[in-house]
Amino acid sequence: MRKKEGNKETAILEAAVKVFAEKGYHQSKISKIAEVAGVATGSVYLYYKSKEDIILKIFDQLWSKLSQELEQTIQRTDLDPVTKLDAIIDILFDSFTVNPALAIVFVNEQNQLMQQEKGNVAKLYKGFLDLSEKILREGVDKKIFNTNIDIILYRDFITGGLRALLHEWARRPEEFPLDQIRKNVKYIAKNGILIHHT
Amino acid sequence: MRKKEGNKETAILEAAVKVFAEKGYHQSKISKIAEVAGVATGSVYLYYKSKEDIILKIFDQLWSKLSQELEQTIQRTDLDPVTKLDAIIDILFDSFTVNPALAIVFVNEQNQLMQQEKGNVAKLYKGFLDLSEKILREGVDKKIFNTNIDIILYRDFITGGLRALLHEWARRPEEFPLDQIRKNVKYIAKNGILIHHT
Amino acid sequence: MRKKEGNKETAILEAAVKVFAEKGYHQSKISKIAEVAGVATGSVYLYYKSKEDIILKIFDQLWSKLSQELEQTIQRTDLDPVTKLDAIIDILFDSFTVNPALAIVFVNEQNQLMQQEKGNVAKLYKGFLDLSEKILREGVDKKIFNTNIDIILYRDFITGGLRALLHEWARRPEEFPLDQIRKNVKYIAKNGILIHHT
Amino acid sequence: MRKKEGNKETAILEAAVKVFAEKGYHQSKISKIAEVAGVATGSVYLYYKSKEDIILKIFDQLWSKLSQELEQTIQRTDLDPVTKLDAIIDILFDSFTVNPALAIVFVNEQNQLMQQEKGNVAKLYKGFLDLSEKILREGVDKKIFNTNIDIILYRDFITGGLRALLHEWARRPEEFPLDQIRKNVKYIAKNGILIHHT
DNA sequence: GATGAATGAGTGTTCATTCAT
DNA sequence: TATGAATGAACACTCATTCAT
Repeated sequence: MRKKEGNKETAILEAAVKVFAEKGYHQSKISKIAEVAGVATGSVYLYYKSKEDIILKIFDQLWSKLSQELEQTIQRTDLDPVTKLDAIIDILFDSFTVNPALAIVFVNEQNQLMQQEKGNVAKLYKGFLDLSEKILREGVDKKIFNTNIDIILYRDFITGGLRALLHEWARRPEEFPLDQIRKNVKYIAKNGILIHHT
Repeated sequence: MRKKEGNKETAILEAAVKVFAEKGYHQSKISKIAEVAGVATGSVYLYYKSKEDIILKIFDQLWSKLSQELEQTIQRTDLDPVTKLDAIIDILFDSFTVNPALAIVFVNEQNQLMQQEKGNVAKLYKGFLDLSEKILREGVDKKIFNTNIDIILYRDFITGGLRALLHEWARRPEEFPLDQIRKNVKYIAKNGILIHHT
Repeated sequence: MRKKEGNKETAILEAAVKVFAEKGYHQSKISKIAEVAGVATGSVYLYYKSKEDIILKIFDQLWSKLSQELEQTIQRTDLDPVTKLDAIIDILFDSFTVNPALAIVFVNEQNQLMQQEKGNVAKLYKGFLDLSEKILREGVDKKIFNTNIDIILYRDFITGGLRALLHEWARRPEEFPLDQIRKNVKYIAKNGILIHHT
Repeated sequence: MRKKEGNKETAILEAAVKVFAEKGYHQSKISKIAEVAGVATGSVYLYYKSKEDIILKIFDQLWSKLSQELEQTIQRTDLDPVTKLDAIIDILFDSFTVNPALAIVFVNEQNQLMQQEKGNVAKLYKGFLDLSEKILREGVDKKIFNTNIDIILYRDFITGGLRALLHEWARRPEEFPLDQIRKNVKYIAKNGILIHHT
């Protein structure tokens, strides 16, 4: 928020995303992040208390933002579950389109952070998944979504699939037009691979 | 005593999978791997030339084995594409069921290794995906699979979804009965979430 | 604070000379050099990129300085070859007198470094020897030095002899008064052991 | 002495000389010495109790042999001091001619071993030098050698000069014909560089 | 706040030495 | 004796973090 300081704080976070995306968290040096951010090494520690703190803030910010957006979608009464399902996908795609490096960091580092139970990553991510679950639950209740499918599993499955595609796209954006990916994902998530004769 | 007992070589690899699964590759110490394997630190270097070499061998072995199994499935003429699609899923599930830690390592480290272009990981994994593609292509040709879906994208999507579920399962096997996951995945991959009225 | 105080850089180099002189290059630990220099272990790597880099810099500095001094002597037209020959000896003695430890390092490590063709040691040393050769050549041309003697061999012989004496002196300065050594060397180099009746 | 075992013991020592000459003592691995000697790594320890023991034995053997030869020369009453001085030089040259690698090891490692006071190297070498001194002393007494020259210094000087030339020769035998070196050394040691008009 | 030189704990890797066979 | 796999102590080097300026 504050202009002057906020600039450096943000610059460091953005630099970190870039560096983490390229080298991976553990291979990234604080000095490199500082260099990319255009600040001195020591300055990083004015805004973040450790290297880990940086990546946790990245994920904090990511999932807070996505959860908030998803929340808004859920509350809309004018949309049916199918459209809301599409919306989840759109929220993720839109978010990472703006910042492909963030997609890479997400894909590469999230698991470990959750597994090591660092910071709030697991909790925040769970929050997002829970929101997704609500939408799915709503669809099931309205007999639009298949009751045979375990909603938790479906939710994780779709998120995992998305993650893989986002990663591919983020690494080679030119080979995988995002709109095509998005369209396909929406279709697959709903219909699977089989041809359904109605 | 004799080199080809292979006990120690294998013990180290298995220990590494466990340690990598628990701590992540970068946080894992060679001395810890040695300890778990029941050998001295230096002995690790009798069989592997570096820490990286260990993880690369893990992935080499993994994808070679899976590719080989998939190959056999593809060549069977008595199976239709749908059954073969199920087979891919089974192959992955069976493999990781035997060794949940391996699933975790796979999920956590594969991306980075591929991205940093270490060893043959990318090539071997591509080999596996290419085989999967064959099955999908066959289904498309036989008008069983939906032509609107981009096969490459579908393939990556499903693999990503599987990966996510395997990871969840590997971390908390008791909460996610593998058979239920397997059944759901097979269903979702084919039909998506929607109810299809035939 | 400022990089160019150079205090630390120099302190490390001087500490290294001391430690190398006492233990020999390979037995010397970076941590010991740091300790003697009064800095932290890691600080050594702020100024030198490796242990080898340190010893190479020592030799770089040594031969550059000596060559420069010798060059000045050669260019003097007021000195005859015999005096210039004495000057070579003086230059070496003066140099090592200031820093006996340096003499020891020189004697103990130079051969190996040259043989393994590390850095510029061989080149720089050759530069020094070439300058010495010029003086000898001048003496031969002026019929003052003996034509029967191969100049290259003489040059190497004298340098080797000097080296040995410097080493002895550096280890036990009190037993070998430097002035006596110097006087003897000058005499031997010119007249050998025999009594020449003129 | 014993044939079978003696072979291996000697093979190891000879291999060590070669390896030490090429890599330097500290960079030489026992496993490499064993390989060159054609024995197993562990076998080295059947004959030598440590790496250091090997190099000490090399020097033991070297100086014992040279001292013995020199002793015989000294005792000859039919030779004048000048001829005996030549003999010292011949003994050294002959010895290293047979085994140039030994010359390199001598030049590169002797100082350090003496300085660190390992084994008997210093004592044995001193024995050799003392014998040389006797010859010089004899020359002085007979008014053939110059009384102005400190014998100890002369002795060290000549030995150092020899060492340097032997090293050069051992590294590039083709460039420095040994006989020419030998002739020059003998001349320089006696007459120095100056032309003496008699 | 901002800097970047300084710190020193941490770890992959080597290799002399041992020892079961 | 002979082997060579196994050992584990040792050390160069890295880099997150601190702190004097």
